[in-house]
Amino acid sequence: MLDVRRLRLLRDLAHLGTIAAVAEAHTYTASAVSQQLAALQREAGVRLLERAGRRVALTPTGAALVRHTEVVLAALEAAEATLAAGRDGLSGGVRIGAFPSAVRTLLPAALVALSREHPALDLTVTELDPVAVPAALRQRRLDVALTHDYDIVPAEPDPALDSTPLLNETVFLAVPAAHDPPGRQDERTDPVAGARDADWIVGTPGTLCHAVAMHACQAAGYQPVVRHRADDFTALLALVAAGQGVGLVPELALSHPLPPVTLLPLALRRRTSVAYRRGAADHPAVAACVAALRTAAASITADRPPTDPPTATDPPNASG
Amino acid sequence: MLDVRRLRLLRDLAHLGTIAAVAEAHTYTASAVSQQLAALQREAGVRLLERAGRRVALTPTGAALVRHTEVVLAALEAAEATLAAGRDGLSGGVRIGAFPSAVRTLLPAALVALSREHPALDLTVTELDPVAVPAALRQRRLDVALTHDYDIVPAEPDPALDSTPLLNETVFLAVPAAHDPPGRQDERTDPVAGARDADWIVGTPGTLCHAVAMHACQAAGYQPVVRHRADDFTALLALVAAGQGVGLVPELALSHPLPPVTLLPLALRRRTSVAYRRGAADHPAVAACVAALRTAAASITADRPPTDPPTATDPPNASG
DNA sequence: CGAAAACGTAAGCTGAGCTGATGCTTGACG
DNA sequence: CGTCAAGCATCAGCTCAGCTTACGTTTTCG
Repeated sequence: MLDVRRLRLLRDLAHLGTIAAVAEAHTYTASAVSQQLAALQREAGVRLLERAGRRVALTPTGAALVRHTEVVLAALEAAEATLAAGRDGLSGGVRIGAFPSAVRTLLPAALVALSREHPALDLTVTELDPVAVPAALRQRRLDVALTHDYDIVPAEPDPALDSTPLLNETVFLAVPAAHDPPGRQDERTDPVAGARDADWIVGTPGTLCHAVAMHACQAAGYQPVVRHRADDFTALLALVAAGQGVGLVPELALSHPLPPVTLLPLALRRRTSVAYRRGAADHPAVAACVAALRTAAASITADRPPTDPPTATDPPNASG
Repeated sequence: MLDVRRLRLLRDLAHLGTIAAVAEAHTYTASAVSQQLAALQREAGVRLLERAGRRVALTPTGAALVRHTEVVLAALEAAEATLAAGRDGLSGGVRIGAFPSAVRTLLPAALVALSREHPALDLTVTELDPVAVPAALRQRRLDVALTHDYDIVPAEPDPALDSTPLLNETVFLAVPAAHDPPGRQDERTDPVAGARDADWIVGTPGTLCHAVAMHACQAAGYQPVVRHRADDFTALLALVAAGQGVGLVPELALSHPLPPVTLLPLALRRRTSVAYRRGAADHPAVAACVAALRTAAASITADRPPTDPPTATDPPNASG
């Protein structure tokens, strides 16, 4: 019978790439991980790892073993979910991760509803970028995470994770209000293409916001001139209003006293969803979080009827 | 993270009923099992067991946990199957269980083919009754097992096991050849009903053969008079030929120099199949065994064309 | 070409988990 | 209704799996 603890190390190695990183994630020493993986390999009777430079890579058999491990771990997660359901009330800690704009918009209402209906729940919110969500969930540093992806930067399906969709928003190109749409104004089909010569305000490298801005420009056939870096959309809007450049803003991030900017709707859409470990969907605490977030998302979309579906000819909240 | 070793103990407790039996199956002391289950319960935070008399019973939550455990174990089995597939050649030990008549009929050809094609395989055959097959597979005392069930005694689906069908045979009521069908001869619809007043030759209690004979008579509305007990069908046929009574005989068990008996085909059918642990279907050794048994079964049915489908008016091999 | 990163091996220590002993409760049986 | 065996839980004690620490080797990068 294979040892699940060792399989978990192998699974994490597949994602983290080095034994040292696996050790850090498990608060072990690298030596311990190396020994355990060696034991797993010995027990398996097949080569699972091989050195690749100064790191180790999985053999095809090792990768296949990881795929099976995902199933095992999902089943164990589901087992723990039923245990949690067997316990009397909804209690214990739930670590929620969310991207910054969700912490401001979606999350507060959901948190209020959750702590009202389940006062025994210990909710802990951590702000983190969507790119960090999968690893955080897998390494059990989070239980539930708000995340999103874009058409042009789709999240690759992760066998270890599951999710339910929450929102599907329009993304706008924010440009200074005083000006007309920058660049060639006849390019109405794609405002991003028209912003070829504009200065850009994007997120810091490594975040999803940064990646999507880069991809959008790349799809329009150019490399953007990055003038400013701002991860906070309110800050970004303020910079745009100050004439410092243009940037991408999702609908949810539009602050209510909107600075004087013009919002050009793009074909690009942002899909927000709640993610959790596969098998945890039946965990009562996770289910409660998902339900609360769904109602919060529903009330948000109800508050802003004209924005969904987007009316390209009449951008909402656009002020002159 | 739940400990799979402990979950396995709980799963086995669900089937074996007592901690002592689980301990014996794992070659532990009862104390060790008790401690591990207590630890599992502590870790789970829910009552999983409760004393019922001088034994322990699972709570509903405990039973739910067992169901999840089956999934976990099946995934681990599948993982080991891919490891075995990753190893160079087909090698290692394969413990095959089979009911007695299969050992004589189906198995030899399959064994010959297997050891010819995969000489590195260490085949070990154990004779055992189908009722013992599920426990033997679960407790890993066997890897593959030939088993069967009947329409009137269907094998309940076991979440821990999987199987592929091999044969579907007619069951006959064997009666002495000299006599006409015993009892009221007008009851052509059901020979078993006509054998109400006959002496019966059945298997020893606890075997599936015994159970199916009892069920068949019960379905015909009576309790059979059991004169002799014989598990071996050749012995049973000899007894019938000697006029000692009647008995049920499946098609596969008909010895080739058939004693002078009359065989009355019944509506009852016996379904033979190969069983293995769920998840092990992709294990190369298991797959090879299944394939060999399938071809053996196919050649047997090809050898006896008139018997499948059965011709009720002209019982095969019936001699006067 | 030194230095850091990454992995593996050897030695030593600690706790999880086993055995064995003991006591309690339950059910069967005369 | 007393006796006995079956079955489970708890306690004490011991052993080894598995961790850390230390060190050596290989690779990559500045």
